[in-house]
Amino acid sequence: MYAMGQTREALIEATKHLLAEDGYGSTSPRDILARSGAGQGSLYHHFRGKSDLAAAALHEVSAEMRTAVDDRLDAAADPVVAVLDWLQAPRDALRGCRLGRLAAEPAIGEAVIAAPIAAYFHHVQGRLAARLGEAAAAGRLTDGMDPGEVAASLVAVVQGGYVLARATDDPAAMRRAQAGAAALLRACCRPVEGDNR
Amino acid sequence: MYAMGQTREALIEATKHLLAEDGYGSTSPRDILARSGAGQGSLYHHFRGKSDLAAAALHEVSAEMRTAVDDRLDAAADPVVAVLDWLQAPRDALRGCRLGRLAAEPAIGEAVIAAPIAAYFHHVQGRLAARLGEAAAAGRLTDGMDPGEVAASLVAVVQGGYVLARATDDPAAMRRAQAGAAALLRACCRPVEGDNR
DNA sequence: GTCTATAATGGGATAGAC
DNA sequence: GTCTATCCCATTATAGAC
Repeated sequence: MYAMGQTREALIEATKHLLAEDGYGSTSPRDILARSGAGQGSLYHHFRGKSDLAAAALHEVSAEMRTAVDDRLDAAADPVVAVLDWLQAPRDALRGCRLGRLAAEPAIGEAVIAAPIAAYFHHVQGRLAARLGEAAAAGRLTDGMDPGEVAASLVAVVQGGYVLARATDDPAAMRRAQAGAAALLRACCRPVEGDNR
Repeated sequence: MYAMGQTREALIEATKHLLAEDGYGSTSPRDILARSGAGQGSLYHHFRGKSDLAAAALHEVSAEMRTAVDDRLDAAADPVVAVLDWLQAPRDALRGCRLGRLAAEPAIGEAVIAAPIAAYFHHVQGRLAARLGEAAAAGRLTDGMDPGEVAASLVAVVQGGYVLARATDDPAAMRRAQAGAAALLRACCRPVEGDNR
């Protein structure tokens, strides 16, 4: 039959949406089956259980988000512009980060769940550090600034922005955190593109 | 009413510890009763239910953490030193913030749970903004920098540091985020004589 | 491969004796 | 106020027909 893998894909797709909306602990096999339209046995035919299915879904989400980061960070030739662009991108603050929100859950202790999430954070920190390194090499960064540490702080600002927005039920909290970090970063970067010898 | 509070206090104390360790969704009334040593009916005698008890526990945690913030931010006369001191305080990164970690849970939608958490974040942002405002008034902050936005970004760095540390199972992720933010902040503040924090 | 039926466990709350 | 006993329901997973 041509429709091979149809049910499996439907299960993964439903899981991706439910994990984004409710997190891991609050997403039950029943919810997944209802949303995907699959029958009871199908989940356990295609996957070992809930965590195995969630791992498959998170693997896809992680890949999507790494691609999105690459697209944004490669869009501008100027590294400082690219980093500021990534930092200030609009984000659905009240929904939370599809991967980062799982860090608070006990399920992060399961290696199969943690792996795709950690892969994303390592990737985004590495890519930011690389572009900040370009800026540093061009003498555009204040002396003594470590690109890896600055990258970590910027990723943290975004993840913390989600936390603040959800905790105070206010999407503007994310925008304030982004704006503050952008101002700090601008203050320690030379603003002009080009040769600074 | 005399002799009041022994069992009630034990229930709240047990709940504070369990919320810090496991979050809200994974803390069950059974766990609370086992840890507190109270019998089954006591929880529902003293509280309306799980969320009511959790609210009481979070109210206490929020007050404790606001006091801790005040102590740190008032310790140094110099506002920039005080803010850097707060930012770089050692934190138990893998355990997560006792309040911030709940922001990712569905329970944050319940007003009684969200209120003490939001109160903490509003407090710490307000106190940081006040001290950064002192620095700005003294001409110690780069022009055009908004104290409220910088405060939001610093709180976000800490919350995001917890997320990164847990997601990558690496406490050093928190320290890198803190160090990066401290470097950014120092770069936009006029140097403090005799102090290298 | 997919379905219906159902088991086993634990979460959250209540009843009522003492 | 505190205890024991119990209820109802959701979660996660399995069994076995088709």
